[in-house]
Amino acid sequence: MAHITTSVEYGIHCLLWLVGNDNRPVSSRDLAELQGVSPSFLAKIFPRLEKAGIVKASEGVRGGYLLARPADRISFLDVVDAIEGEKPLFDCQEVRGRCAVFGAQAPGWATAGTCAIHAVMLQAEKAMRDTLASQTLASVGERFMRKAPPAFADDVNGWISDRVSGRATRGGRPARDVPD
Amino acid sequence: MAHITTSVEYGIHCLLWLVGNDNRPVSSRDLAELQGVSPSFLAKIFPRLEKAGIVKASEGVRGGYLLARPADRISFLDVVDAIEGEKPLFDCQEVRGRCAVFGAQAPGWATAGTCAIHAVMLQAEKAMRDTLASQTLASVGERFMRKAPPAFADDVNGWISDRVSGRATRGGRPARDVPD
DNA sequence: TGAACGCAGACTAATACAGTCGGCGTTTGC
DNA sequence: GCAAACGCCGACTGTATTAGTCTGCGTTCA
Ligand code: FES
Ligand code: FES
Repeated sequence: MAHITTSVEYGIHCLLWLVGNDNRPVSSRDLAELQGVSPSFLAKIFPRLEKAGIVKASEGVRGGYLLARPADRISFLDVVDAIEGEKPLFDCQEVRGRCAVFGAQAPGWATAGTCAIHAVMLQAEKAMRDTLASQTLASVGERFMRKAPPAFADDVNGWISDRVSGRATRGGRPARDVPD
Repeated sequence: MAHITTSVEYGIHCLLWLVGNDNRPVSSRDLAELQGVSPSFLAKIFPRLEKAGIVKASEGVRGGYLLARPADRISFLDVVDAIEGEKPLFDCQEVRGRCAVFGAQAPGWATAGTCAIHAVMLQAEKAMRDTLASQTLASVGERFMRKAPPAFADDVNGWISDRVSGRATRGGRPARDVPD
């Protein structure tokens, strides 16, 4: 896990909108437009969340994504690992074994176990991962919504419903540009 | 601070050899050969440590580097920041302000303060930095040497002394290959 | 004076990240 | 049955970063 990427920011922001949405799948395109980010890019992120068992996908028209488990059992660490893959914070090149006083072959004691320096990095990585694991979509979502006026969540839900029904029930409202 | 790089591994490994070396500057070239890494590359790392006040440089022939302060007051965090510059673990793109229900201008409450998601990332970064700050060259160097046989530190010091005097007092012993 | 130093900057190759595009299989509404 | 709205996959582009090299300059010391 090196450098938490923009994909994670997009992903978590999307997932927060899915909290509490148990029976209406939302498409990645709608989530993208809701947040003003690239639909193509978001479309690359969600399959990873699906493979990790964080969201469930339903295919076909009016398909989309739902959370696969309750929001209080989805941690930030789950999402980060799902999107970025488990890349280490630090990858050791084993320089300790190349010390010139060893000659060609380093003695066993020099390369046994984990290098003391590497150990510190692993400890730092663990501290970071523990922090991420301690935060769930539910807890952060609650904190996220506390700043917004009470009507905001309804506004967003309404926007999503408009989006879906606007396309599927009437053929109109192309929602792209090209108004004429 | 994103992804702790190879430069940091090289840098800290070098600095550990400087612990306890108070009056004999060691050149970056010697440190490079001692550890079997690229001299040119190491030569790019040390000026950063010097600018950060971690090592002191002495120029001219038989010059080199010394620790600028006691090893128990040089933390891993100091070294990482000196070498990599303070790059954030996560850089927020402020997607929260682009929500479609806001229209063109996001309301003040939406962009005030730190995004709840961003806050978690900052917290995780702080946990990592705190861990790095808690470890010093002295503590890790001690742990590092505990694995080695007692004669090892002397062997290394001898190797360095040979390196210096071999070049400067006699012109011989090129220490490269080309033995004949 | 020249070799051994530190220091700065230009340069390269490889990799990763953000973002796009086109094609394919599935489902639904008409 | 067809087309549109979905998810999913792989190939592709441009830019930034990383590891590593090379050249040149100023300083010190034998
Ligand atoms: S050998 Fe990789 S950190 Fe020490
Ligand atoms: S806007 Fe960047 S993390 Fe929420």
